[in-house]
Amino acid sequence: MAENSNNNNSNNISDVIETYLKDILGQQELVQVKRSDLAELFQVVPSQINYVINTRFNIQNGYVVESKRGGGGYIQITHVDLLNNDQVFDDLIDVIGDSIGQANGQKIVQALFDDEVISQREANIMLSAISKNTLRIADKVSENTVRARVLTGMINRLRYEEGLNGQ
Amino acid sequence: MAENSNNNNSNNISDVIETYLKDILGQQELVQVKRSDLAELFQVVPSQINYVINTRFNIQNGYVVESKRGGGGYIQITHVDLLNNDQVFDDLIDVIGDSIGQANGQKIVQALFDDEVISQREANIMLSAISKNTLRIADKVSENTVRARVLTGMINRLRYEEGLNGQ
DNA sequence: ATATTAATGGTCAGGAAAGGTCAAATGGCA
DNA sequence: TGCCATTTGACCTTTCCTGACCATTAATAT
Repeated sequence: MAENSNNNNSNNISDVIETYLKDILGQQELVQVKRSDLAELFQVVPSQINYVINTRFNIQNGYVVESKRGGGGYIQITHVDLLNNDQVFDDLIDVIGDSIGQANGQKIVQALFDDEVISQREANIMLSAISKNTLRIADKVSENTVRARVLTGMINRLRYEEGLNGQ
Repeated sequence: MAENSNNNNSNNISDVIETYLKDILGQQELVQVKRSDLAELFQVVPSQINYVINTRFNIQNGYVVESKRGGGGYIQITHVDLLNNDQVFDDLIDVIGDSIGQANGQKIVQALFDDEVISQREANIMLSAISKNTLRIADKVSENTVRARVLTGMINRLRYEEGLNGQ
């Protein structure tokens, strides 16, 4: 019942594949794989590779994915450094848009922390601000709307660091 | 109210489950369980596990709970150490209550900054989170209610330091 | 050159496997 | 008795995995 299986929790293949790719990305800026090879390596159907990529390597997580079909096709994952990269900063805010759920909001904060754009304390403050629990509002639509504004506001605030001001 | 760490007058299953989990947490930082397993172990319906967690493992008691659904899902409880169990936090949260306007919210953040409890960056993040502009909600009553929860949530988060976590 | 075929990767919907929510029923105690 | 904590179960949401079918690019035949 109570297994304390250290850092790498979870028994599903998707997490294993995610870890495999991130291990590589921990040593190289970029990883390029053949979808069918990866699928065979982990004994899953090819489309599961897409699932892993879509759920764990999107821009919210700080990754950019490119690919090519046909003979000699590949999937390439690049880790983008959010620190000192205002463009990706804008992209994040773009992703947030007018509405965002808690899960996706957390991914963004996590990515900011991973790239050392924000400290752990700052990350925790931001996470608590957008958490489902604190933000719980009558209808879900407006909850996600408020969350988007709060998150966008905080991220924007990171860009300008002069004096205290409450806007 | 009464922080009874181990009131073992337990005629109810919830107390037994609580004790079981806290025993484990007395030896490990973290416990990860499968809800259905735990439910079967104690012969209760799965949702009772949620009841136990909601009533006994909340952040006020120093526990952080995270979970994942779907295949390989789990519930994970982490015990976090109190850093600043200062009366000041309780007092501030008391002042905030169920509702607070922007001006008063700013004063509280300002006070935390003045007392060097939080950095300028942290202060700015918090200010933007509770600002009237980002938080603008239809009726003012619920705006102040949400502001109170957001501010309270962030302040509570300052008490702990371990790991990133949403919730 | 152009058309055809082979080799890749992409999409999407559905089913299964968790955990979450909520309100009604039950039980204990001041 | 009346309130509050506990227990239960029906129903909901999220996450994972699979397979059928689609789209694009490279290689090859005409």
